[in-house]
Amino acid sequence: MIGGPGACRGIGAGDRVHVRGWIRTRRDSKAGLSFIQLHDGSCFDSVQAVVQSDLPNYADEVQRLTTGCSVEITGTVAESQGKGQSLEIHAESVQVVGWVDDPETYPVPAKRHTFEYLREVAHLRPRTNTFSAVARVRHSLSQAVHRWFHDNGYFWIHTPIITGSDCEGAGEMFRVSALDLANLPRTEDGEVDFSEDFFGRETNLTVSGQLNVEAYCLALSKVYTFGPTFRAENSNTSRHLAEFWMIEPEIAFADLSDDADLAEAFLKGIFETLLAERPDDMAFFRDRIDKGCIDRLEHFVSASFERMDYTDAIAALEAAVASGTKFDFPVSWGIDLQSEHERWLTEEHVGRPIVVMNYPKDIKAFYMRLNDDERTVAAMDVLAPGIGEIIGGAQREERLDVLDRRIAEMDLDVSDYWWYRDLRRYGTVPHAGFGLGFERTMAYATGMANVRDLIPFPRTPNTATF
RNA sequence: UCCCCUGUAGCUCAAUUGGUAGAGCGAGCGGCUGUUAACCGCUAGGUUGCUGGUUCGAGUCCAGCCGGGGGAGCCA
Repeated sequence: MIGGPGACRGIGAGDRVHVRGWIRTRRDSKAGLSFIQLHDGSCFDSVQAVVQSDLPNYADEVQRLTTGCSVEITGTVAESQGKGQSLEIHAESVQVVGWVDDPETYPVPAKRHTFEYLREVAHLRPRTNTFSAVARVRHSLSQAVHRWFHDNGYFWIHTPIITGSDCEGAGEMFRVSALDLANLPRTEDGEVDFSEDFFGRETNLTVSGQLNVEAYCLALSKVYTFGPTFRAENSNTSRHLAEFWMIEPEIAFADLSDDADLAEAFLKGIFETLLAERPDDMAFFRDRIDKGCIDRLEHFVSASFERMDYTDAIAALEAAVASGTKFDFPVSWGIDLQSEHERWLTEEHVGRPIVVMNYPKDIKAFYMRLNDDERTVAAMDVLAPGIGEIIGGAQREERLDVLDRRIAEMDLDVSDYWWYRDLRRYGTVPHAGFGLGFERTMAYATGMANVRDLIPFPRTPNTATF
């Protein structure tokens, strides 16, 4: 049975098995037997072992087993007399591998816990059925990401984790330094002298692999990155982490419409795989976390995305205001959409994911391609009910003169972007890509409400215990 | 960073207007002829986050600090 998904397939009554795992519960019958519920994480279900009192260590050890103890059990598979499982193991030996040293204070006994509490015992929460299901879904979805890209001709590019600071556009960054903080080298005008630092310059943890992956896109045509990303923003919400995983594909000879097509095909592909590969875990999320999660995904893979121009989205919002919908923030062309606006569009207005395209240039990044109207850029956001923005993407500005103009307009230093500009000087082509937050995608798939419960060891402001 | 909520047994929560801190689960012990997060009985378990204040009296009211959560902004 041990050995991964499907390992218990083909096992039937009469087979001898050897199982190893952790006790979830023990139930005694003084008729002279105990029932042990054992899980090893290989799938959602645990297995029941029936232990007779004539085992030599029954009184001394078996009856002292509590939730969390690790054991090895050898026995024979048999049809179960009880309800709740078709097969069970009749134990011939139960060997205790590790005791729980104080059952009274074992942090995760077999009972309901709040997710907030379990975050404080993040090293033990994978033993609960919720967090082992999250871990398996995370694995399957990760594998599905790589498989989908591979099957569609994309190459996985490992973009750097440590980046030169001045090539990034977005967000607060975590500094990477080997300098002695108690004895910082200074320049003549008193600034920290980073030329003395390990890399001879300021460096930070990456906030996006996009600029780097564009370079590989303009050589390999279809590429993506999938790795950790870091933002030192003091964001305290259920949708933000200081360390999260991001998927960033980039396609050459492509425009914004191709980009939206890619986002749609990709999301449908990985959700189809998830539904096919993790039915047991998804059934758990449906039954215990979010009734609609499976229906939502099934609908998602069969329906087309709603696509809407920013300008039309604003018109729809203005019409809603005119007919009585109340928003805290006023709506007019040129604003960045607020969370409440995005939520209304995806939850109320269309009731499913929506791609909003062609935003005003003044609220978007310098690298996004300027549209012919000179007022908007070829940017898109994919909004999903319940979590808001899960994808932000754009067609990139491939024209060097326009790119330079945009860099100047935004008061950026053109010399910082010398290699990025080279990509426009040497065989430039239209290209596009997007960033997809992996934990937000998981939140959408499982119905789990907080991204802190979708990554094994979440990093948030003031929290990096594990 | 701002706004709101919150902190009581290992965990989840009660505690009337400010008047003797309680229950369920978990744990220990006992009972129960195959149980399903079993069931029945008994027992143990508390500096009510911390510091100060008001009061005859504070879990309850006030102030500050610390922790947790939700929302906003930023974004993915």
